[in-house]
Amino acid sequence: MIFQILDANYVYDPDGFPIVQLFGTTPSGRPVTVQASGFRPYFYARIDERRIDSAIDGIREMGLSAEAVDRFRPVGYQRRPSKMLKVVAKDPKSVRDFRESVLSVPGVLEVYETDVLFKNRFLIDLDLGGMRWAEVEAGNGGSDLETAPAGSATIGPVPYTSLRPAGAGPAVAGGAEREKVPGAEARGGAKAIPNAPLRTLAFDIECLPLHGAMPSPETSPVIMVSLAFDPPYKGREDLVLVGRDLDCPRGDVLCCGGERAMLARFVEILKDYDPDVLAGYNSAEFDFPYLEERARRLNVEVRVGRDGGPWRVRKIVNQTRVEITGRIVVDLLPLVRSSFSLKRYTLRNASLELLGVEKHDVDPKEMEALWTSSGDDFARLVSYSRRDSYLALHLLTDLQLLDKYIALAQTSGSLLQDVIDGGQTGMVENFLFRKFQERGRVIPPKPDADLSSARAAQSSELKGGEVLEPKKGLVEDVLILDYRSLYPSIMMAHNLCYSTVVTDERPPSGGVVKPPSGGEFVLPGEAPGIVPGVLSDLLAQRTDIKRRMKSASEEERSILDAQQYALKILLNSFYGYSGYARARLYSLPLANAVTSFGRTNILNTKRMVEEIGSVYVRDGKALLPEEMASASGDSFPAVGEFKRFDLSVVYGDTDSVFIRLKPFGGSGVKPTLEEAELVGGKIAETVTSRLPPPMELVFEAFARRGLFLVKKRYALWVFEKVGGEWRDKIKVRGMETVRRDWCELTSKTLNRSLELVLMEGRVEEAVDLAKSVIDRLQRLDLRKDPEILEDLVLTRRYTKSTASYKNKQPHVQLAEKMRARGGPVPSVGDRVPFVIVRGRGLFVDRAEDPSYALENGLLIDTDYYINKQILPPLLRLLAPFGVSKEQLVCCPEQQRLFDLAPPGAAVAKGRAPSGPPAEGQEQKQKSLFDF
DNA sequence: CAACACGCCTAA
DNA sequence: TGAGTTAGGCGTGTTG
Repeated sequence: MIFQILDANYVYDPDGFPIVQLFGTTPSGRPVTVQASGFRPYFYARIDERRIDSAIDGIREMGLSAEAVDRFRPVGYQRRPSKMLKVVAKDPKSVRDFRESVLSVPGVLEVYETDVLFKNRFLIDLDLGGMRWAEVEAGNGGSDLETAPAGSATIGPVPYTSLRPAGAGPAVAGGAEREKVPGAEARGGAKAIPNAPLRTLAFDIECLPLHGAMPSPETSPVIMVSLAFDPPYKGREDLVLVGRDLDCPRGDVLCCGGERAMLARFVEILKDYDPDVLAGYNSAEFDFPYLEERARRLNVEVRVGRDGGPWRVRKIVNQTRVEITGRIVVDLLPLVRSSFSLKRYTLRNASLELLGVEKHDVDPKEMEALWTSSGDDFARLVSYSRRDSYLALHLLTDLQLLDKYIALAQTSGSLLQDVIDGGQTGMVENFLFRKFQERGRVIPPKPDADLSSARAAQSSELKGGEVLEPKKGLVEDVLILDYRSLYPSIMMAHNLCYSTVVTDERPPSGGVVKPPSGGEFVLPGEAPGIVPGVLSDLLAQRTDIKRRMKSASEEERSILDAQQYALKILLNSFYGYSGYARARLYSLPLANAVTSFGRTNILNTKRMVEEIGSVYVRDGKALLPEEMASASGDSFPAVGEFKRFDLSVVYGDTDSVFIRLKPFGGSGVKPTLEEAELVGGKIAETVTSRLPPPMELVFEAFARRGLFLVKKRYALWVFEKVGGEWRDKIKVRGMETVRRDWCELTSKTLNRSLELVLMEGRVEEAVDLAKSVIDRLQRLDLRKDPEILEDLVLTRRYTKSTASYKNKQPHVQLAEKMRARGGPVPSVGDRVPFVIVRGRGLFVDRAEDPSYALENGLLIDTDYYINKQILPPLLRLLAPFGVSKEQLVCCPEQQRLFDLAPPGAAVAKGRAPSGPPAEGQEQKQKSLFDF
């Protein structure tokens, strides 16, 4: 029988030995639990070779078994393995304690792999992994499972040796000996098995706020639970559970009489529907903790796990984690946060931006009245509640948010829940555990707090990428080239790895690579690195998947796309991991070697391009100067038979170069798109041929015009070939249009101006646009023009508790104001929207809640918006064309005076003259004389 | 007024 | 946020 692994844990047999439970799904989507016995927890101890016997005796006296093995230490090139003991325990929970006692045994030098969760140890050692397929030889009940009556089935306990990997997803990692034949077919011809269908339940709760305040689980009941199902549950796509008695006219509204009965019903439906995935929006921070507390108070059992256990809500520092054995718990809020750059992450805004669906809303103050009402009013409350679980479900399914996490789980071997909740570290480590094991290398435990902070202090010595100074201003005809997976390809090209870095042993031949950062790495002939090998596997798989995507159906393509994305993420994670202070495998020499090669490479690339100097295009072919010369012999072709473009690098960042093509001579003709592509391809090919494989420079796009402001800030009118056709668009990097701490009015105005300047070359129209926007602001009257408020909203992330801020920040000041008013307060991690209102004092003190400002008739500080939001970005764009501030702010005399006055001047007029003017004002006053 | 620290967000 | 990395611009407010 085969099944796809969803989750894992362990229980104990009557003798106190662990039994691993794998929770999975059969190909048809039926849940199954497989129990495996006989697998034991273990770890490694490196020992002084002269004291092996006494050390073994000492360890055996603790009731552990110990066996001498040869293993390589984690970091550093070693010619021979070290003597180690594999120490086997009975109870996984005892390993932590035995680690200390074993360390105190004379002769024991160091311990390894002492903190590997037992479920992970099991999966790693059996070459199984999250969302991968496994096969179990099940004597009874296994083969006829698919035809057995409904409900889940349990198999076993079977000996753990009767479990093995089944099939091979294209992204499932292969072993070391398959490097010769890259791609999916390489895995012993194993066929990829499509993912089993997942049953998904999304839910949302409504609580009764007291007089419009935030509900608290100590006092406010849960009044509704809405549920959305995919696939439908008993023919229904959604249900709303109601915690009061009412004649419920509709079948999809279940009136439960009271809160307790409603919660019990929720638990019943959960068990009955038996979802693989349980989702909500902000459910980890709100719904689950709330339900947990209400259930505790009302004495409702929440045993919804596939092992019969309860859900577990664990508060971690600033975060809550929810676990249900055998199921995947998904809080969509952090997923949406990490996948999309939005100004706000409320369910309302996320649904609008990502699904294009409006959310129904009920004013918290109205809730109580609606709750006790009936008829249409009550129906409104029900439909509001229903909508929220619907939106959560559709964010998950329509955006296929889970697909890439599934692919990441399959590729890395981590359980899906760990991929969703954790970061790159867990995946990289899970992956490395497997690869190091194949090569007989052990992995250290996680560094303790002291070691981590020592490393963190040290890691300021890690230098990053090189950014070239841009040639500022407008440039025409720019080629964009970049290196494909630069850091991974550097690691492969130079055999950079934990296992190749020279620490204390040197290779017999003495052959080493010396990176610009110093240090030495042995050549692949001596010892091919583990990480370079892994990267090479992953790269080959990605190339293969991208090839297969071209001929795949729509449905297949989205799965393949998730897989190639997962491979890309993983490929790029190894470098970051090596420089991460809390990594098990931290190596500053390794991380520094990678970036130092990167820096010299981009500088080299610039030099190479400029040494090439120019490229010719003749008869539909691009030629280097020497090719042109040799092709034409003594008689250089006549002008008109070829085009020549002179090359200069105008910008570059880490792995990219921007090359200007200057048509040769006064009568030089601009390149066509096709010619630009030819030239770009020629340069890429030429540079690549001079670099060690698999380093590869590729032609990415061509820009007819570009505007480079400063490092990391530029805009281009790019042309890209999509399926044989040229598509053009404006590509903006780093400028205010892509920054969320600027208002929409700025983004819109700047965006349109960029289009006018870059696509149409119409600077005057951009000037007119800016003038009209400024004029509109000067005449601003919120009562007549309330829609503009939305465009004036700035947002900033409230990153830490107020007390930890050393300086005042507008959004933090606002959060405090809101707290004092007793309304809803932004919490740490939220993006806080605000507008700047007119008044006395510092900018940071004049941030206001947009709706509060509107309701209370506060005046917008138009001077701030003109002088700080519109003018600076627009002038940065237009100044290179000789546009000055005065040209943008030209208006009736009266308003001009007003404009040039400092922010708050209107108030200053009415202020007591005795007060000393603020510093900023004094400066502005002085600058008035300049005009 | 220049130099600086802080905070935020983005590029890669 | 129980954590992939560094480079870099810019606004705000303070300091010398």
